[in-house]
Amino acid sequence: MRYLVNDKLRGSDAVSKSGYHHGDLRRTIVAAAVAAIGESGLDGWSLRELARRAGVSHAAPAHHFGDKTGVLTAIAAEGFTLLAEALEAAEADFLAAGLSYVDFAVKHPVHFAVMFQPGIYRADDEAVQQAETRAGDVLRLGAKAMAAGSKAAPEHATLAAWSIAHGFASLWLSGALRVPPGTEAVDAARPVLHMLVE
Amino acid sequence: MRYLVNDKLRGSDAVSKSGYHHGDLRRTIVAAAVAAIGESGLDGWSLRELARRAGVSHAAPAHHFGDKTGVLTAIAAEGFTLLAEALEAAEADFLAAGLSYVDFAVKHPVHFAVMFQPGIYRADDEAVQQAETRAGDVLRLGAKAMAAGSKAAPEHATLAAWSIAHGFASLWLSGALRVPPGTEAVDAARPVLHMLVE
DNA sequence: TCCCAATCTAGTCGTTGTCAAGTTCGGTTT
DNA sequence: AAACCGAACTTGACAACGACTAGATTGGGA
Repeated sequence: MRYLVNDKLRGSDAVSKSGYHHGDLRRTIVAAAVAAIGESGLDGWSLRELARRAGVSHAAPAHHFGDKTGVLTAIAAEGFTLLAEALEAAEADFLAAGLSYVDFAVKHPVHFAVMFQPGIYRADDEAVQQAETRAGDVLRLGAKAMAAGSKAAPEHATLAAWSIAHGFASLWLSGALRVPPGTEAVDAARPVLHMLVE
Repeated sequence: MRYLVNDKLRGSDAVSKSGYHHGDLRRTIVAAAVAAIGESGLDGWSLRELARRAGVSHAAPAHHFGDKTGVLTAIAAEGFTLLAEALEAAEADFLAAGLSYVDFAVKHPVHFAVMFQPGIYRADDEAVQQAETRAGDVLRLGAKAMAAGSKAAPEHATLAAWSIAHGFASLWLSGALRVPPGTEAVDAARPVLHMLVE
């Protein structure tokens, strides 16, 4: 297996020979897209810019992703997988799961923003659907634990739990909350989530 | 010169008779932008398309808004004003305010999406700031009513109320919720919000 | 009546997404 | 070992876009 980082080999004659195939373009592009979106917002990036960063031609990304939407679809799929993993680690405890949800959103704000932005990616994509239902299953499982201690309907409890965690995370990321500087999102979320479970 | 005027504006408002001066371009552009975003998503529109719809030259919108961000800023300001009005009608009742919040998001999904998307508009715009604090004040007032009946800290109650309403609205709009078809958002939200106040 | 500032047009530049067609390479078959 | 196949990537082209500039037009106030 040949790993070729273009910038490092620049200047050698081997570039023209081995530089044709990047080797790991797909992952490189996704990572670059996440970074670019993090810096400049959801539409502050271009396929050509990603290509430039990766040191490939301007049309190379389209080969792997079809179009711009394809890159966002890949990010969404990655996001739902990461979320599922985070929630699975918290097991069937609402407070822990809720904090994990917030923690995921804060640590992967770009993924989070893409995932819940309807229409900007292909929600019917196979990889997305798979990761999405996986995350959804863990979510429902976690909220069921909370509903057990309550006399409310489980589906209402699930929705309430999901809503409050999702809402807090969204508001936090949007910058709408005015909290003391230096506050960690998870610490700020704890008492808020606690209001739901009593 | 072309003489093209929107039918909507033709009847009621006073519109200039000349083809050169549109007469109400600013409002027309904002409305067209909201419609276009509703159809094709947050970046599925262009200034030139809005200009074409309004029957003016491709650079006319830039005169009123400076750039594309200016249009989004106007939408955000309008959104916060609409939200403030909706919340003010609900007065100091948490459940009613929460339902109004959800109702606003469902009825004005484009405004809602823009408002809480950090970075895509000028959050430091004067009109935005003004409308934003106005909406925020009503919100804090409504949540204070809920906190009165509880023994929790008022700021936690405010955050929890805001989070659960905002989270439900966001999830609903993102299409992530799987509810029976034909369900109204407000009806689905009622039992969920009820879980916070007991 | 005249004049000026707001409004809108016209033209241009650099950039973008996407498409079609060509090139190169690793791996597999023959 | 030689031919070759398909995937990975390049090259070139095109229409559309945002942004900018300079100029044309208009209506309201002096």
